[in-house]
Amino acid sequence: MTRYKVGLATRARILEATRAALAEDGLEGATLKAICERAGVQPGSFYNQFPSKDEAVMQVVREAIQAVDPHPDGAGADTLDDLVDAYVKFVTGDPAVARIYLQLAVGGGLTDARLGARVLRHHRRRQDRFTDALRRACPGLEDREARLRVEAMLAALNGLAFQWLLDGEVDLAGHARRLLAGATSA
Amino acid sequence: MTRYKVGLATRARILEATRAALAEDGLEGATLKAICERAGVQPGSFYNQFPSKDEAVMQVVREAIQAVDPHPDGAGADTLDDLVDAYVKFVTGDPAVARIYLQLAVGGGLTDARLGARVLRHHRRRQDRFTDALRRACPGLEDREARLRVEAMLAALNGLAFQWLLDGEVDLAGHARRLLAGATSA
DNA sequence: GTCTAATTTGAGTGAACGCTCAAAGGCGTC
DNA sequence: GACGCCTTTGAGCGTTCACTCAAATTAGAC
Repeated sequence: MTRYKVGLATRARILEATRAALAEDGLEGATLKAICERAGVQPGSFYNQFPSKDEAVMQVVREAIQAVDPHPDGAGADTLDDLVDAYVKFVTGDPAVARIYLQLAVGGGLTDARLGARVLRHHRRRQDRFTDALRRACPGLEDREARLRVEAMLAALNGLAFQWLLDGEVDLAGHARRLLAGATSA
Repeated sequence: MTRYKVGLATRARILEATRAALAEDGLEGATLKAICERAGVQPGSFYNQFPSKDEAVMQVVREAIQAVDPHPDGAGADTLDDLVDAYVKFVTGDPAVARIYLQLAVGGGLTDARLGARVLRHHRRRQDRFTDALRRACPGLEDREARLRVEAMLAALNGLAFQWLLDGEVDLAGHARRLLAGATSA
């Protein structure tokens, strides 16, 4: 099982095809047929590399989720600006994957519920990192207030991301700056 | 075509079944079979009342969308409080339909793209009404600034609604109050 | 009661889906 | 070069989906 170079190459091609299919046609358009055609591979070959279609999709989204964090492992190094900036870059830089990420969060999606849980877990962790950064920026802020502000700010960022994905007429970066200013002042 | 009482009754039963199916099983669980079983009706009967499955779903969502607005036709009567309150009530009162509403907005959904357009159009109209209400509450506010604030507030509300639907641990009403205070002051 | 047309039935269509598997082929080791 | 196992093929499986239609039934006007 995946010991030859050709196998690894095929696996990579399939993942790339999955990414492209998700990006162009969304979650519902990323059928097995579409993925296989893009990858230049037959279904049997796909299932030699992945146990199910969902597993390949999960892999792609997993990697996209990690791309949100500037320094996933470094705990407490990033400023609030860094974190917000990274999110804006994530959404604007790879809108298709961002759409999938948000789509999954809403619950419409995979047969498997595991991915939803993963998205939620990731969101919690992100919330903690934002809260830490905010408290570093405003030392006098009490914990509860910091959590509330982060909750509101992240929700607003997500909401703005949605809207930006919908019509593209929203100044995402500008709004992000205002949110940042609002959260750190007062 | 729908001239007898039985026909109208069947139509009503189908719509109610669609609503229930959407609420319990989400967009992807609301299959024709599921709807027909709930309604106690055969597929042929369904298609005597609706041209397609999507049309029935559209009807349900259309009605849900209208429920968001306290006074859909009266232009400029509601205060900002009313509007925000109505939205919070919409989400918390019928979470399943709210989830579908938001799900559709993200683009995953019906075969038909018309519904997405409808959701977007509705959102734009709602944005206008919120802006009007805000300018009435803060007469000194210039137009651009009012628009920006409303954009941010609605995005935040949507984002918070998502999160509330995900884990239910968010104080949606409390956040709504804070957003309201933030938008009208400063 | 009769007649027309709305309504209901339910088996059935074709298409799309995820996925399987036996056979054929190719990579790497010795 | 020969052998073993990884890899690829591609027809086809079973299921589910939205949807159809001829025939039977029934509501309502006269």
